[in-house]
Amino acid sequence: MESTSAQGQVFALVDVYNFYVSCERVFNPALENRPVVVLSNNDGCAIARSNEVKALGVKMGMPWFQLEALARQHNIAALSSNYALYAEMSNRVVSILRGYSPDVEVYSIDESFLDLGGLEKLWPSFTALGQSIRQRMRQWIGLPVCVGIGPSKTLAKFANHIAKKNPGFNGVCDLASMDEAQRTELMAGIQVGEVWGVGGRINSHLQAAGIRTVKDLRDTPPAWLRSRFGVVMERTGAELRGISCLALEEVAPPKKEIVSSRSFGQLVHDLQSLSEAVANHASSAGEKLRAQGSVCNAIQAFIQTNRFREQDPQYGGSIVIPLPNTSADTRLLVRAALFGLKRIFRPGFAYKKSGVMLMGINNAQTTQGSLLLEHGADERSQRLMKAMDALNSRYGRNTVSVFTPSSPKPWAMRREAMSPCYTTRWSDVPVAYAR
DNA sequence: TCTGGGGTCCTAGGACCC
DNA sequence: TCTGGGGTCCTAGGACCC
Repeated sequence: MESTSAQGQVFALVDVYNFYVSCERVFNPALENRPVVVLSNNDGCAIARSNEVKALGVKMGMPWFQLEALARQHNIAALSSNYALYAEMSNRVVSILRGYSPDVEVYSIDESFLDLGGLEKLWPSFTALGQSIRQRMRQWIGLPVCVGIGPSKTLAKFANHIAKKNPGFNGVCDLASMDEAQRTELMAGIQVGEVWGVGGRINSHLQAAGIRTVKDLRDTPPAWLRSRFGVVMERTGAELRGISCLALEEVAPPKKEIVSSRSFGQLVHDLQSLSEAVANHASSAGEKLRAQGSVCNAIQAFIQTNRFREQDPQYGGSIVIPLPNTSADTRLLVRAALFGLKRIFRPGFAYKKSGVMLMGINNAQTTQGSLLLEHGADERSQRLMKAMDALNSRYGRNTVSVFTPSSPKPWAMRREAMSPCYTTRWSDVPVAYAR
């Protein structure tokens, strides 16, 4: 039998109930006891729901137009999101948590892990510690939080789920101090899909294999999990048995990729509008890059049509533009992104989304550039094919190559991979290539 | 009519090398 | 008709998270 106390590890997961909604309620008490949703960018869909709204059956990400009638009927308050406010509230939550444990991992905007190892001596029980956190959050910043405690991060997450769903726990569930039989009973009563790390796909595979509850997963042989799903699920199984495999990460490592993207409020058709958006994305991604003191060696620009409008022709274009040197310079990033955009833009499509991704962050090695094109025999594709041939004969075989990806996408794609010897000189490539 | 924005890790398979 | 084997590096894609 694996002992949980042998390791002596205890983690807490503290998370805020319906975070965005709770933040809004702090500053507008009239929203208390009212159904409230917070909407995404462009007020497109629901990204946070109060308990009252959840009870009405509104799902995460539900589009506002499907929700509107229900919202009127039940007098749901619908708010546009205010990320600056949520970020500020999140910082306050974290600073309070640091008063409880020196080791805090900020996992997301509304969740933090705490290392409680050794703190049992300072408190009558971990539950008492959890209740103190709850009270202090309420009194100091007005936010309701929920605390889960367990010998691994996965169990702390699981405990948090139990505390949230069962009013009897009064917002704090301590699995670390619970006896084995009681823990097993709780696990037998909860669906495996609730476990941290079990998403939709793996859930259906597990169901098919007869693994339905958290207890079932805990008792599944590790070798089977490994062979079926890989090391990640094997670790999840171990974590459920109280063997801590995931360490607390107190210092957030620098980001390895940085994305800035947005959907448009209305469909856009022209290169000019896309250029403005992409230039803004490149500039704000650059800001994030500099904020973490990094440089990158490539920038990807991408544009997409509206994937929900199946009746419309679909197109997704993306291109990676390697930079001559690692850099975080806004003008360079913008210039490279716009250079790429011109190459992927195709007239005649209705675009819904655009963005950029910074790649090769803090990596001196050159990231290879590539160009995705809509598959077709149209004139532009033909011109590109000719250009490819020219490049191949000039720079040697396979400088540029083509293949068809195996996974289905809403648009058919063809890829040209260009070797760095060509693409790193993007800044002086004449327009003859794409025009 | 209208459908979010950001990330991470792991693995398979291809390119390339000896 | 025959057609090495092992290692590394890189990328795309699949899965997950909030």
